[in-house]
Amino acid sequence: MNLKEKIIHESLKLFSLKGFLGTSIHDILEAADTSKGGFYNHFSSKEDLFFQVIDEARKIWREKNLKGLDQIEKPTGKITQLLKNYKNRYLKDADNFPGGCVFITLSAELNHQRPQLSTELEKGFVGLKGMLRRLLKQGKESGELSKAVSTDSVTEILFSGMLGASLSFGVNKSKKSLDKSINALIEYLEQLQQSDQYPFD
Amino acid sequence: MNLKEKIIHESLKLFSLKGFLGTSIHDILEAADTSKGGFYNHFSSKEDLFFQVIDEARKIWREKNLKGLDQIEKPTGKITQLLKNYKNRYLKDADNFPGGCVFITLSAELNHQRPQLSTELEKGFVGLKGMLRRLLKQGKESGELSKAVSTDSVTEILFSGMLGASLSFGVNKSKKSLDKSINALIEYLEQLQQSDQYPFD
DNA sequence: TAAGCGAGACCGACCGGTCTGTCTCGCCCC
DNA sequence: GGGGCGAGACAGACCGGTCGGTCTCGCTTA
Repeated sequence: MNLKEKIIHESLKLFSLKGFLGTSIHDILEAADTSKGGFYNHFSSKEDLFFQVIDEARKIWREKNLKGLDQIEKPTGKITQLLKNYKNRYLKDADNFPGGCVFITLSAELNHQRPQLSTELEKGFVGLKGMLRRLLKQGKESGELSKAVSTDSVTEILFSGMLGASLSFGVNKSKKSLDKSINALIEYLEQLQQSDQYPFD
Repeated sequence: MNLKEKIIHESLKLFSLKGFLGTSIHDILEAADTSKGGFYNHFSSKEDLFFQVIDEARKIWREKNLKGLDQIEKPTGKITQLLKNYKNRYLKDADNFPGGCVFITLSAELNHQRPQLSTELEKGFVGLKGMLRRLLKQGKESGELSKAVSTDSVTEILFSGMLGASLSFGVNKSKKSLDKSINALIEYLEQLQQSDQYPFD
């Protein structure tokens, strides 16, 4: 791993722990064992680094969360697998994200401080929500889910459940509690498949 | 409102927008229209201010979220009312929290940077989760909820759903989306009351 | 006149960013 | 093949600005 990759990797960890503004260039130099010269030789500014770190974080997110999904046929099965990946392979991935989901940390920090950076982060959330909604819609079309199930409502429960579980995990650091949160969402999704009398609309 | 109260009130707004570390003393002085002398005459440090701001935020949280709950008998009714209050009276309360729930903003920011401050924040989350669990337990005892319903699972869904909805609201600023999130939780809770065949355990 | 509140100059530490200097290569010409 | 040169990588002193916090002093009010 060359210096540039090392800086991005170490920054990713630091950002997940302390946020963007909370991480100083000095912190990064120390973690990557380099100097100002080494840093600014590869990045034009701290913001430049931000965007490259986010790119890398997205790659890791997909790698961790989407693993095995293409081998599953049923849309609801894909969602269940996504939730399991999210819990076991992503949130517990202390190597890359010792401070939990970096998108959530950064989003909470930058929302009202750096609109431009925040906008970049929002894209990912929109994407995740869209994926959930799409899969649920497919689940309805294929008959796994009752037509009476409200795609929007379930999307919201799953999406905010995922965000909340990560946030909650960051606060209490309890893997048991994280397991319970995500398992509850999986059970909730299973309920929707077994029963037809849900009056959601 | 005297200067001290004004500083606390303005800090509360700023903290909800930009976090604790992201808000400078200068920002606070400007918002409260005072000077260093005026500030340090009432607070011994920025951390001292933090604890007093959190105290005030807790008062407002209770005032907004618990309103009317003591006039409701059914435990599940209390939870529904809490969710409605949370959505309409608390999260949309831009006067006090223009940046959304201040506890979530601060918690995400301070988790891995100021453990002492973070611990103070965690108390509130533990309290909310405990309240939800207690009400669900009472709901089971009074027969509103089936004994087959898992208190822990439902607690997790409601709790992380509340956190996630707030976080999501912070990101997309959409009241419609917020309404959907919380309404989905309310509907979910209603389902648990109407049906007995939930195999949660 | 005494007390306390608030204004703002000031302090050292630290911020992101610049700039110069050094060291190590690969390449070219003799 | 050996000597010289230039480009790129990295080190770290340094810059102006901002941070949280201190201190002095004048004004207000009783």
